[in-house]
Amino acid sequence: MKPSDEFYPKNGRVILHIDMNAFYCSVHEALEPDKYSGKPIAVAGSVELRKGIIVTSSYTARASGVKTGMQVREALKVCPQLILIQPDFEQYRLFSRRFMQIAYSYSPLIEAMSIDECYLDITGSKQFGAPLEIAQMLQKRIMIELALPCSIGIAPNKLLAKIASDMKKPNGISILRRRDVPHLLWTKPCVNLFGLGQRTAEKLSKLNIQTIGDLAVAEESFLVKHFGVVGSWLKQAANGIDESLVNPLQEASKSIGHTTTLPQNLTEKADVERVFLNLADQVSRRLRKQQLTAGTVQITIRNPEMKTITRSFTLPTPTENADDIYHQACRLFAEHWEIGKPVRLLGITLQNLMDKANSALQLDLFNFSKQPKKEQLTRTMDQIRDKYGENALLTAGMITNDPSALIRNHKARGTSLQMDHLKIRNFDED
DNA sequence: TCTGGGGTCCTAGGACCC
DNA sequence: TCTGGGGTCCTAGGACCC
Repeated sequence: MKPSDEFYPKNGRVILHIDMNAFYCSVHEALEPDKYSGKPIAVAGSVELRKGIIVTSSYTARASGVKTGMQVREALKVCPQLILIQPDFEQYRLFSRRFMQIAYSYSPLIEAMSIDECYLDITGSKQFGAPLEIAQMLQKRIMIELALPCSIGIAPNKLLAKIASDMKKPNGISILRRRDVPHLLWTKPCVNLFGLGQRTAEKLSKLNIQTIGDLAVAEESFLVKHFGVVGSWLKQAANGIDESLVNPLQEASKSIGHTTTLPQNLTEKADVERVFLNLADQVSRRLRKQQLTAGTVQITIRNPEMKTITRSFTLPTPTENADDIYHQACRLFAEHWEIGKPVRLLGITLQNLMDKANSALQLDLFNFSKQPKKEQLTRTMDQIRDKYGENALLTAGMITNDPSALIRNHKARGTSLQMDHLKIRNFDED
């Protein structure tokens, strides 16, 4: 028996939750330390005032009162020296894969939760040391190899690990046991429980349940009566119980979408269609990078009053083609939006995604005469853009000042990672 | 001064088929 | 003429998360 064995439970599991701190900002600091390190920086939806919302900010900026969700204008008021940065999702996805690859070297039971966090089941990782030692090694390696800070939670299940990683930021490591739940969690308001949002918290409040402790001792039948199956989950969660397993099977993305808030409200059909052309181009390119086809095209329209609707159409045969997507988007818009009604935001989301190999047969059957040539052209164009950047080739309609065109302004970077064992399909770097 | 952009999961009604 | 229940797909919206 190794000395570290005593730190592992005889029954049950040991779960880590790794949470990257101020991830987007940290990536920019890692890429350009001279420019950004230690400075008050923030990634904003856009530096334009209209879209200006703080997506995330560095800890230096937070110390001055900058908060996520704040308007850029307001943020500049509390922190005039704030440096604003446009988001670069390509880089974020790349760094995401890198830190998960480091985590993977300690256990194959890894589940990517989002771009900046993952769960790691280390129940079977005794050979690397005690859980706390593994967490320390991970944190150190991610800092040395990627220059990124992270917080790690150690717990017997995913729910508690997630809560634990949030307890000490940045660069903290926290252990949360079931027996710590009453004194650490029960005094907090319900909305602090992961998975329980504002709406549910309001409903609970009306039922006289204010804290996680109230929820923990509430009658299950009472909760089920008001919340259905969610009711049982709520009580369990409040008691720190979570049986869900770390699921390393990486499923393909279920949807790929882009939305953009326009610099001004649009009323002209031609303007709207130009935005759709750019969005269709972006979204279809990501689709092809992941070797997928889309069965459903959905558009999102938001009016100036912030009321948002979605309209979708399922295609007779799946597509990977920007043209098809563009035409469906325009058609849906024409069918469901009155001409002249102002539009604040537009989006295209592809759903019903399928492996290209699986849908190839269908495509061939329906389009055998026309398809190959078109596909060849698209493939050639994709290759040129992989090599020379997104702007190397644009069709005439895309040359515009629309912000949707700005989405594409990041040059393709020639980095490829060896991720033979860890296939995180959500991230489409290669 | 209003309120970004990327997602997932769930629900619910209607169409359609058996 | 009226009758049933089950299953799946499509569509739209909403809650929630980062």
